[in-house]
Amino acid sequence: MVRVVAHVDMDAFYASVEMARHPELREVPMFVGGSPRGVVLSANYPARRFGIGAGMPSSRARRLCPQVAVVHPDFDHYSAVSDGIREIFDTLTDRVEMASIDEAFIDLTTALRRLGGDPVAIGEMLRAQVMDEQRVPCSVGIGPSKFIAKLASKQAKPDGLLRVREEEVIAFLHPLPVDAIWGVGEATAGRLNRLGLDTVRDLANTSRATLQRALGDNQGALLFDLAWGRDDRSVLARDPAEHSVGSQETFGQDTDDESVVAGEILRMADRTASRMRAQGMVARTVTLSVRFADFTTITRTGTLAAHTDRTNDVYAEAMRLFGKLHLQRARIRRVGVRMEKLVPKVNTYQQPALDEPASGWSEAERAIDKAVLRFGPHAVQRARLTRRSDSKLIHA
DNA sequence: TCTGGGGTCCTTCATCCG
DNA sequence: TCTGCGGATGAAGGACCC
Repeated sequence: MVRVVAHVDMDAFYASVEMARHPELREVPMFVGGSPRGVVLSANYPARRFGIGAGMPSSRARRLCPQVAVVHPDFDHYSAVSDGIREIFDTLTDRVEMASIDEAFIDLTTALRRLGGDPVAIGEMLRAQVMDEQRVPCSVGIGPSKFIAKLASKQAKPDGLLRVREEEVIAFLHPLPVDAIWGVGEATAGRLNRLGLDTVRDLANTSRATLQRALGDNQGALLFDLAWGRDDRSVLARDPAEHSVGSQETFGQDTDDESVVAGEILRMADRTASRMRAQGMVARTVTLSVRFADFTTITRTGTLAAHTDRTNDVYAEAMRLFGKLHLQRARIRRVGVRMEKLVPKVNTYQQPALDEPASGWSEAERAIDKAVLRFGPHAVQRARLTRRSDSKLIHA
């Protein structure tokens, strides 16, 4: 039986949300982002006419259009708007998978059987409802699989709808460049191009074995199937649980000062641990990442004896990993701390450490979390971090 | 031109163990 | 005791996505 899958993709989501609440930004070039060493997160269409696009360094965007309005991101608000959009989809069917904050797959197969009607009419209805209730434009792609629906929504942009029927898939797919395929980025496209494979048709006419030799068993086989429009991944009604949580931040200026780096690692460890506490998760695997001034990045991973959600444990392990690098005044651009393989705290036994009282830091950290939730991020801070509010950091 | 921050998944390599 | 093998696991890094 042929499935009918819709992919709904918000157009310039962050910028659209900002224009919805600040209508005066509609007619002027604007982008969301703007930290000095950051990049453009989302640009409205007037800004795009100046060549400004997502991923571009903010500094370059300002040079292209000096009068551009810059809005700092408000992720809590974007998340709330995304929840509102999801509620619209949920009224239609329970087969809704939010793929990210601004896009969703909806399996329309059963809804169509129940309600009758035409997929295109349902797609247009969804677009109208999203615009009506959240004042954000979106594009909809409809196809027999997630893969085709996603490609169709991309072609429908901005503010449009495209349906690709089962019998149209090959004609739709084969002229596209290889990097149109989800999962083929710059590196893989480069490798394929060097093999003389430029379009999806080229991929389809290459043997599965050849692609597997070039890209590895999994990716090679997947690309071969996708090139023939074969994709049976189902729309997952349940959002997948997070496997890791982390935080990273770029210094306002590169630094070789170890005390500055240590302070930043503490801030990242604290942010990461407090997010784990908020989610009721713990983990044992700590990953430290360090990006140097020349943009090379290294990561080091360590495993703790027991699961934890405590800032001190995360920080201590991250600093142990940093010490193992034996850096000698290397100029550092960014540091990050990540905790991997999260598990619910209720599923783990918390071994009390021998060298510390039964209560103390954990209680203190929970109290800090509560104060921060109520009074904001600067309500309570570790003494070590309050001493260095010298705006060394972009977001400090 | 000068490159963020949040993630996931995959491959490769090293190590351990039976 | 030594060696080889294969599976499991962990670490590191690359690629990708939004």
